[in-house]
Amino acid sequence: MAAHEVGSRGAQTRAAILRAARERFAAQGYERTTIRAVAADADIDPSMVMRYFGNKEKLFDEALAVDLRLPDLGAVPESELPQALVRHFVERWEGDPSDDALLVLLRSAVTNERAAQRMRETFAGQVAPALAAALGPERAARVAGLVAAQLLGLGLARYLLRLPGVVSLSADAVVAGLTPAVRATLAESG
Amino acid sequence: MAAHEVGSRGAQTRAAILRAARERFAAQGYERTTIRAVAADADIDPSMVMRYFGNKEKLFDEALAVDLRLPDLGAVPESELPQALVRHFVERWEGDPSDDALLVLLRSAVTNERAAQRMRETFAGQVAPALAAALGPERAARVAGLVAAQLLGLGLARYLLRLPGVVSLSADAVVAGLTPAVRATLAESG
DNA sequence: GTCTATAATTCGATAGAC
DNA sequence: GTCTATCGAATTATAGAC
Repeated sequence: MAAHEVGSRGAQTRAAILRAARERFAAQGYERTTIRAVAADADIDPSMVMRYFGNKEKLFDEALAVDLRLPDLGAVPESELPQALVRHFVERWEGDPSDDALLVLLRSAVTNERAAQRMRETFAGQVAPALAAALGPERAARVAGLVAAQLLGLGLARYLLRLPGVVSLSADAVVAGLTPAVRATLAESG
Repeated sequence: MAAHEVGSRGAQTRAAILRAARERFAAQGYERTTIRAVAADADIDPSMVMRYFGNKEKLFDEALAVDLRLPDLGAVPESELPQALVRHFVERWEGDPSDDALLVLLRSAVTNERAAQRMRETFAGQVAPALAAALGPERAARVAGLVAAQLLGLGLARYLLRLPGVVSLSADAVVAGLTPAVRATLAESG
């Protein structure tokens, strides 16, 4: 066995730690998540977490990396843009809410300024450009904030707060209910 | 001086503690807020907090009490309902974001299940009935969740995450931008 | 009512054996 | 690479003097 083989136990251990950390951060936020608990979830010793990630903050930083995987919205007709946006986020969250980096980020960003900064960067770097490809930079700049507020508000109410009136809806009903709202916001931008 | 006079130093101290606690909880959430910091803000000894409130959790419970002060929406024409709703929440938050129990509740509810429960109770007990007075119980039940998601999404993006595209808008622009979205959601309920 | 002192935990981080 | 042991710091909460 070579010393640096791909998929070595070290790399697997590191991935297992990161996976456990994402789940803990997503479920409890930064402060309540302890390195000890992450280590227990990953079935390793707490000192291993320190060895692989240095400290709790650096582990947090890696757990916050989010790729929204937005499609090319420039290829979507504007009439279908609202539904495409809402559906993308709903499907993304519906997949595995407990292990989604976006939910980690959302939950953490509310009480942690570092995570809030990452959230701002994520939207500035991924949502705003995707909207600009569909609407042009001027219109996108005017509506990106309010559209983000609506999409994040959905995630907040359905997956974090679990408001009954939102949880009780099917995924399709959520898409159907929120699409007209996003459409109205986009229409405002002329 | 009578033993139980109104506005005694005890009552004032208690109120000062609760005020300081709301600010700390609103700014930092439950976990990062320490009794020591609350006591320092209120210029009293940490043990006084324990004396008046028993423990940190009970202090938290009192800080979470929220009166949304919603007007009687039954008296508002349906055409003006969306703007009245959005404006009420914006003005409420714009007033003094650092000392608003609703922001305390929102920030805390994301990482604290007890606070999340209080948030669900607050919306079930105040927003849902107000909407029912305007739309009737059936329509209100269908849209209350999505309307709440939009209003909370605004508070989240503007006051907690501070997304640039939302922070840069004036209060009037926020009302103008979000009102059509709420209107579209209400229209869906037929 | 207010304060000092401290008990009892919990956690992040380090040192070092193997 | 993995583990044991422990340090040092911070916090909630209590006991009790004044």
